Amino acid sequence: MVAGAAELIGARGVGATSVRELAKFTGAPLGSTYHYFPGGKDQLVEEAVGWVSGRIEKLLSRTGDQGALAVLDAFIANWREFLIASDYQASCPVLAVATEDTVTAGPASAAFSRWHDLLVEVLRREGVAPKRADRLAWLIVGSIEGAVVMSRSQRSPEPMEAVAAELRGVIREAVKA
Amino acid sequence: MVAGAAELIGARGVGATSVRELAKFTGAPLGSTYHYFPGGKDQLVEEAVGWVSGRIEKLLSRTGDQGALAVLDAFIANWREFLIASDYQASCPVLAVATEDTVTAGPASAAFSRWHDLLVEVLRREGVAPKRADRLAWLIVGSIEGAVVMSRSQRSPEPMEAVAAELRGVIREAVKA
DNA sequence: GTCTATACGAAGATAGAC
DNA sequence: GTCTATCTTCGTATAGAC
Repeated sequence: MVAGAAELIGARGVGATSVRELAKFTGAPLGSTYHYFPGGKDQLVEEAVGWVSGRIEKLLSRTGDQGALAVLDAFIANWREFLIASDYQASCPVLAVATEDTVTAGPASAAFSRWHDLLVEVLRREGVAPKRADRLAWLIVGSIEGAVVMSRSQRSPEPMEAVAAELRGVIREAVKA
Repeated sequence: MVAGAAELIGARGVGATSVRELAKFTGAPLGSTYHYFPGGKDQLVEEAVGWVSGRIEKLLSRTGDQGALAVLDAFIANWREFLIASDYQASCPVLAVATEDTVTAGPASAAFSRWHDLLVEVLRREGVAPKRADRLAWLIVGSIEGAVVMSRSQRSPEPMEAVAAELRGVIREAVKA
């Protein structure tokens, strides 16, 4: 159900995702939703953000040993698949929450921060200077999130792949320097 | 009123911005809104996107002669001011529409595309190779949009400035190459 | 042309039958 | 514990008095 919430929120945004629809979407009755999620919609949104964030963090620690380029490739491949499989309906639920909501913005903010910090670690392990790693990590997180929206909006993998190509260049240069 | 719509949509998203609130926000009665915007909320959203897009395009053509770095600086300065002045409530309405809505996604998609094309022109005038200019333009548009969300989310100009610093490096390198 | 009052549906949430 | 029926509030949109 949390996964369903993440999917719907990513695709249509928080405001456009009603608890009713979500219940129908996941096959659960409306009442049960409030039994399992007494906090209502806010709790559901929060758990969806946490769930996605956890998955991203797993991906980061799984590929982190192989360096920042491997992380980037894993992200891009993942998003490419998601976007195409959903016919360009999917998007990042964390970004959606961060853009829309103000109540549950805390967890979204924390998620971005965690992703950034994990990326900084990866970059520093590859010898990138601390200050540079900090800046580069924000570029990577920010531009991938932005690129997902661009690609979804253009209904084409091209923007995302363009961003990936440029990021690869920057990462290679930063690691070498 | 269109400006107010853009502001509210940027801050709270499309779904969370009701026509009622917007009328109150701009001081207009609810009925008048439907007199001037017979298309209702959809028309309002669409015009807000068009209005913002026009402003961005103006900024692009005004600073474009001075090169991509000047464009970047203008954007960052603009967003910095907006974010701080709004106590990190502001965000890009076009991104909000592109993330949330499906009906009015067309104009948002067109806006991104136009910004990209204008940036490609600027880059090519500075001698950047066509293919590279295309990719780099997507990186710039995507990462600035992403960076605005990151900075808003972190309630700090830092992510945006980090992205700007990295972009400056990439642009300088691309122009030189 | 401007605005108030209202229609109608859908939202979040809950009470209470099973 | 599960689910249906319902309460209240707020959404978009409009009708019709000025």
